[in-house]
Parts: sequence; C-alpha cells; structure tokens
Amino acid sequence: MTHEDWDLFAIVRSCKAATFTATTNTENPPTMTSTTTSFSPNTTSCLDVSQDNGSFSFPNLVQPTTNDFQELHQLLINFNPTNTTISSTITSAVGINPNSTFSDAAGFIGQQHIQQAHHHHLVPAPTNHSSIGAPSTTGFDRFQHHHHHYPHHQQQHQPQTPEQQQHKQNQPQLQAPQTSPVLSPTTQPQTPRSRKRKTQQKKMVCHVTADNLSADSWAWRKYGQKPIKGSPYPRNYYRCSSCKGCAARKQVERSTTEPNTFIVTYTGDHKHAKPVHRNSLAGSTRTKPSPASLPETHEAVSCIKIQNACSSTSELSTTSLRSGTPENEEMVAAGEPDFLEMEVDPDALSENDYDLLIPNTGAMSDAVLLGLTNGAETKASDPNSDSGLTRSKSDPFYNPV
DNA sequence: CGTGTTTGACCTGCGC
DNA sequence: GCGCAGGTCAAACACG
Repeated sequence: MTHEDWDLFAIVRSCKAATFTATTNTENPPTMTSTTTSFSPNTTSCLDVSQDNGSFSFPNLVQPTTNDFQELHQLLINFNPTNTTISSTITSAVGINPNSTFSDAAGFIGQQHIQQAHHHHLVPAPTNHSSIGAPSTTGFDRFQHHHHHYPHHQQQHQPQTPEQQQHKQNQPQLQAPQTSPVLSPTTQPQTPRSRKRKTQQKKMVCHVTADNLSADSWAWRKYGQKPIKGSPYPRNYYRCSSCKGCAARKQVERSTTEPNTFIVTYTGDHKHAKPVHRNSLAGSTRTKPSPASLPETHEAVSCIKIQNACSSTSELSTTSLRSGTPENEEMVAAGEPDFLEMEVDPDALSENDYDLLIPNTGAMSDAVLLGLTNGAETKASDPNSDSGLTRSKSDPFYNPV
C-alpha cells in the first residue's frame, strides 16, 4: 500500500489552500456566481456533531437579531459583497460549498446563525456519528447534521427531549458571552485537560477531499499526531495559531473507507476574527521540493474575505496580495479558475469592502502533499506504543519533510 | 528571532 | 484498579 505521510497535513495548517484550489477547479468547476462564498457539496461535507453548548460563534462578527434569517442574509451579503443574487438556499450563505472547500468551515461555518440556517435548509441525517465512514464522491449526501446537538436549532424549535432541554439550559443566551470553559480560555479553569469536556464539545466534522484539504483560511499549528486504532492513518491535531489562547482545534484524519477523503473535525471556537494575514511563514516551508517531486503544483492565491467592522483594512498588507508564488501568479494570470480568485483581485476590492483578507499563500508544495502518501502505516499498528505520534526517525517510513 | 513541525512523554476518560 | 486509547504538552529542531 502506499504509505501516506500524514505529515503532509501540515499543509492544512495555514492557508496553503493554494495547492488544491487549482485541482479542485479542475474537477469541480467553481460556480463563480452568486454563491461564490458557498461551499459546493462536491468535495466537502460537514457534519455538526455538537454535543454541547460550545459554539463556533464569532461574537464579534455575528449579532443575532430577532430575525435570524434576515440577519443571515445580511451576513451573506457582507460576506460576499459582489453577490448580485443571493442564493435562496441558506446552504450557500452558510458557506458550505465544497467547491470552495471547507475553507471557512473552520470558523465561518461554525457561526451560530449559520448553523441555524443550516438546519433550515438541510435535511438532517439520522443521528449517526459514524456517517464519516460512508463518504460519497459528491459529498453532498454527506452533508448531514446532528440536529439534536444543535443548541441554536432549539431556539426556533421547542426542545423535544430532555437532552435538548438541557442543552438549552446550558446555553441560555445565543449572544451571551461564551461562558463555556472550552470556549473561554481566559476564564477557563486551570484544569488543563478534561477529556470529558472535550467529548462534550461542539464539533464540526467535515469531509474534504485531499485537494481541498488545505482550503482552510485559518491559521493552524500542528501540535500532535496520533495513530488511531482501527485506522491505518494517524490523526493530526491542530490548534489555531492566529491568536494565543484561541480554543479552536482541528483534527485531520484520513477516511479509512475513502482514502482520498479526509475527515476534518473542528472543535472549540475561534475567539477572534480571521487573521488579516498569516503569521510568519517561517518554518512553514521546511520542504525543499524538487521539481521532480512536484508533478502537480497547483499553487494559487486564494483569499477569503469577510466583513469585519472592527479590523483594519490597512492590514490588508501587500504580504497578503503579493504572497503568491510564481506558480500562483502564473496560474491566475492564465485564468485558472480559482474558486476564490475573484476575491483576490485587489482592484475589485475597496478598502471598505472587506476587512479581512486571508491569503492562501501557498507555500505548500505538492512535495508535502505527496509526502502525505507515504507512511500511512504508523505506530497505530502498535497498540503498545504510547509514543503514538506517528513515526520516528528510526521508523522506516519516517519521511521528514 | 519568531513561527512552525516533529515526536516522546504525559495526562485523562473509559471500559473491563 | 488496570490497561487502553485518545488528546495534549513541550523540548528539540527547522526555516526564513
């Protein structure tokens, strides 16, 4: 078997979304229409397995009103000012469009309003946390929700079960400051790790193709990797690196049933807006890909902009816009349809149009991606090993990138 | 120097 | 109580 090197998932971390976008476009022509901001279901599906009141909300971004739908609509407009026609399906507003991959699923998707709207337009799949095991090629059928875990959903629907009622109790106010220990690192007790809490956290599970794996505009820093029993592939752990203390977590693992599909699980909540630009890329390009190892370098500049009244547009640094590699520039110049390309056009963006621009400065190379195809066999097969974290230098599959 | 990855060790919850 | 499995920490190291 091919040994998938999960270190490759390092790519997931930062907006190295560039790499896959081109590929994605090839396979799934982006619908650069009014639903540009949406995630096409072709490559990504998201499954909310929230089990708690934890929320992915971004209080600074979302201001609930009595008319959530209207608010959501406005949110969508803000999110993509270029839209001339807003899709009637909240799905697009929600930003669950796998074509654009799950780039915003890491945060945007978690917004309470989003989720709420989500429920209104998506048929909740039967509660089945193992749904990840049956991914489809379209991904749309995997677009499922565990609505019984949606605390916000209950705000429009009377709680049906004691469990739901309890959830509601746990979250008395939609707009209330995040009081969950998980979501409020600043107020979180010093009890550092509580697995129980972890399991009770709200989760957002997304299925993404390898192509879209890096389509995450949030900045993630890998902090661990563990082999998962029953799976030949290890699980990678990422935390938000945009803001210290951010409780957002991300887990990436390859689907055992569909090796080309990755299961990305988001937990916790970003307590900040998306970074204007990524932190230093130092260390992010450890790999020195040789041309031969890069048969398919689809790096491209893809940016995601969102409205944020509190951030500075001046931060839309040249770094953000000039971060494209020659490959990107070439691709963009050639009209390679990047699903977010239109949002990258600096001329098309007035300073008032957006406050956040997250460049997918694709430093990620396919060498890294390819590396992911090496060494899927990890210590996962060694239940006695507690070291867990994939291979070591002594491991025959060790493939430092 | 700042940021990111790697990875062995440690911690925690859970099932038996 | 014990062992397992998953999640996290943190030192070492790499990179720009």
